[in-house]
Amino acid sequence: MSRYDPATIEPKWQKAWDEAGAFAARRDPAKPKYYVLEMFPYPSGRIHMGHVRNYTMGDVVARTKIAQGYSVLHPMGWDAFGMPAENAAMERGGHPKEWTYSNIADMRAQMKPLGLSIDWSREFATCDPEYYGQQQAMFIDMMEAGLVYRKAAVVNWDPVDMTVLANEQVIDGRGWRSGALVERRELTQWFFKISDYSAELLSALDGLKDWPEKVRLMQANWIGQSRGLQFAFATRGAPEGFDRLEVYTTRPDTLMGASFAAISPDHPLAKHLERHDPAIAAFVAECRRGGTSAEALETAEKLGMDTGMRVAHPFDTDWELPVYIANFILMDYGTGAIFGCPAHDARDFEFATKYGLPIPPVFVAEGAEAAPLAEPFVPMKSEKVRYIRGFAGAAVQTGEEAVVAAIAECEARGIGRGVTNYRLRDWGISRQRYWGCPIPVIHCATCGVVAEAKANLPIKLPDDVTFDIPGNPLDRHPTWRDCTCPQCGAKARRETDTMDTFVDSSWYYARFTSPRAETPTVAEDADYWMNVDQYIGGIEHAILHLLYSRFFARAMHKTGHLPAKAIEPFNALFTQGMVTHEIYKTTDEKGRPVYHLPEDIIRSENGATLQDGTVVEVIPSAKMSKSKKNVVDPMNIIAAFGADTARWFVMSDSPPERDVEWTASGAEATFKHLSRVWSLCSRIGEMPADHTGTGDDDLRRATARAIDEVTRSIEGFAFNKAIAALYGFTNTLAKATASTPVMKAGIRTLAKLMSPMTPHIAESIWTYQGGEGLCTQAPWPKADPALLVDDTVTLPIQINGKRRAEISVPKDMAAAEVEKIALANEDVIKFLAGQPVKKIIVVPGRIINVVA
RNA sequence: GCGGGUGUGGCGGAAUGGUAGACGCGACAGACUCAAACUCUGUUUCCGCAAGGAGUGUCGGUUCGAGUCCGACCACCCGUACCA
Repeated sequence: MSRYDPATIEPKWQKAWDEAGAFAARRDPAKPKYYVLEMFPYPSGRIHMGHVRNYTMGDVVARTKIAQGYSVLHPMGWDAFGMPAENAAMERGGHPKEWTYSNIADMRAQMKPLGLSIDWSREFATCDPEYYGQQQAMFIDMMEAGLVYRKAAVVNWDPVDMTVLANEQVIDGRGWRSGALVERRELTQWFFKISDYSAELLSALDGLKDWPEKVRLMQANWIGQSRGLQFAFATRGAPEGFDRLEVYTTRPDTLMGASFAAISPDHPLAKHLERHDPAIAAFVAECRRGGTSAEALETAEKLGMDTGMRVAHPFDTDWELPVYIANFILMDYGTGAIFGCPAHDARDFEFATKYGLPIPPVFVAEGAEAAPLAEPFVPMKSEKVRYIRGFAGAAVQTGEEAVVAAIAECEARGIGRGVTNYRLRDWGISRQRYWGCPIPVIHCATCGVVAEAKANLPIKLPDDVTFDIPGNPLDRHPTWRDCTCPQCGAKARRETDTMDTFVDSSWYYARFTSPRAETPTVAEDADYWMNVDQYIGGIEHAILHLLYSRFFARAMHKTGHLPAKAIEPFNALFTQGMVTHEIYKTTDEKGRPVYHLPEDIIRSENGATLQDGTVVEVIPSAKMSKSKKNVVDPMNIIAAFGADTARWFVMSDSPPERDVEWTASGAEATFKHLSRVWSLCSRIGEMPADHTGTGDDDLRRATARAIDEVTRSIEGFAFNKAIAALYGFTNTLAKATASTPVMKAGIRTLAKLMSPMTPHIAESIWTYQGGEGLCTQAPWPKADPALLVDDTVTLPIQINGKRRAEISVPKDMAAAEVEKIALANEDVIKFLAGQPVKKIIVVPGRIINVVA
């Protein structure tokens, strides 16, 4: 066996797997199925170490499951629609389609050398008409099922680029690309009724046992369930049609502390007043200026304007409260109107103080006396307080109890009703963009908004578009918009909005089960392969992508595209950490930071310097980014050390859910280790077949222990521990002097156990050691349970909790016998120094503790 | 502010309530070499010549026994934010 040369063996084995069809997913009723999926990539054109880590994790799972006899589905595709392709077209010319498909080709070419166990025959991109056409078909089904609607919504509008911007594209109130002042504009947009499922998406989280607790919590917070009271104030001096003002509160127990009512600037009442009162119009316009982003809202001062209207307190019609329009009231939560209780709400307190409104306390801390408040008193709802202006339940009770009592009391008095509200809003999917899935809808002068006929799908994006002028190319295309109404046959116009790219990624997992079908899914395939048994991806998708996918699976079930069991499409979720790297920084003469590439740095005991000796500041463990120059290109690593080294290293150093720091020394060490395994294989291969040695049983035991540890670690997603166990076993094997058959069995087992992480070298070793067929297709080894238990055990002896000695005894020796031996031990006698033994604890097979 | 998480050698990290520091990196010593690199062998938590002592962010508690369980605090990280 020659030198370890990954450049030779890796392509060879990849070809062999290909020819054997080793990773083609087949429906096999005789086998249990296993569907492992990593979040598919955006085709940026280059893979990075994060991809390597993500896909290696999935690959380890897939390869292990293949070996364990499962029929495995492990597909790959491309999340190919979206802004970067259009940006590239605007900046460099060309067409988004060409840019995207050429990036896909580049990235596929970079991924294949990793030797992943992917069924490439199922590959697709979301920008393939065959894919988005099926998405359009489902959109039409969802329209019919009442899950899609249109409404006017406020958006960030860039008047120069003539496009809608996401919140994160608005920087300091200006468009990120154009720099133009962003306007809040109302556009009619398409929405999915995800809010129909708020309660279910929340309660079903409890069933997702194999999801990280953190993700479930983030989703629960995002859905944001609250229980409160909705009731109507009677208004005084209000315009016609506004004789009632509906408000929502989660603290109805503070109703006696109300000092004002406030409505959102977008409330229908505010819009009405705006039309008749220039001062109010000016104020409302002021509120609408500025971005809708979180930062903009956070720093904004609380502003209000008295409308002059009054509302009557529901308990006392003589008690009137002023009605303000206030900039901090959100229209799309609750009713867009509130009552303010400044004593017990920080926002209301700030507002009341500013506008000189009364601040009557409703409750005080248990044992405290009522006193004027210098700051709002907002205890935890679970805390007991004494009500001084309560109206329901006991005087001393928790906020929670008081809220329940107050809702019951109000309902009994006929004032409002208990209501469960959700923070989750409907999913706005309209994008005024070219490079997305066209919304398959037609605007007809007679019939209104109608769905396109399914026979006309896919509605393909036109190729003859340019990006040299702002706005949506679909809007200004000379003919694309022209069509006929599917209902009346009259001339009509196409919808020019395209779908949010989150729609594309909300069902790709289902499409992988029958990627070439003429319908979105095929029942037998979906039934066999769904659900995804293990989903792997970044924590950044904890909320939106995963929530949308959960909703979409339900919508697909409702419209007959997925079985009921698939409404929660991901049985288990794993969120992996990032790959990080040190940053090397110096500063120029003006004090600006200058970053340096890792290959330009010389490390020594005293730190890091450049070639010319300039001292470099080392910033540890930062996310890889081009601007910080701390990116390690997987292609360079593969060229230098091979894919197996890259794969092994990203799995070895940290638990997979945590960030892993890429280090050059670690990568080199991995390569050295694999080379050592290679030469160990050579050495064992050259042993004479009849060589007898010593320690056969010990090596058999070590082999069994390695199987056990590696298997359990992989199944528990503790890949770093699996690798630690493999290091340990390699060292044992290298030092062993057992007879040839046991050594050979050892190295073959090592190859099989390494194969999920380092499949190429594993194949070479397997073949060289006479393994049957491909290592990849060989069954996973099983540890003989008898070999996992030792006949004798070493027991540490503690005296008063401190370890003082150890003894070796037969595994199943009686406790009384062990006690005797322990007390006779000379170290024990020495440390006891004659003290009487009060108690002795023997934990069989574990430890002995002598209490003196 | 609110919610969640994490704190273990020089570093990444192991430890069903039972020998703290597995495994890897780095460092040190030795072998090989004219020499260096590679490779191999060994050492490596800290203090101490040793015997021994201390030790898992801090302080307290439960326990025969705590990195692990409980309480308080400190630090850092992540998410989220006018949601009435």
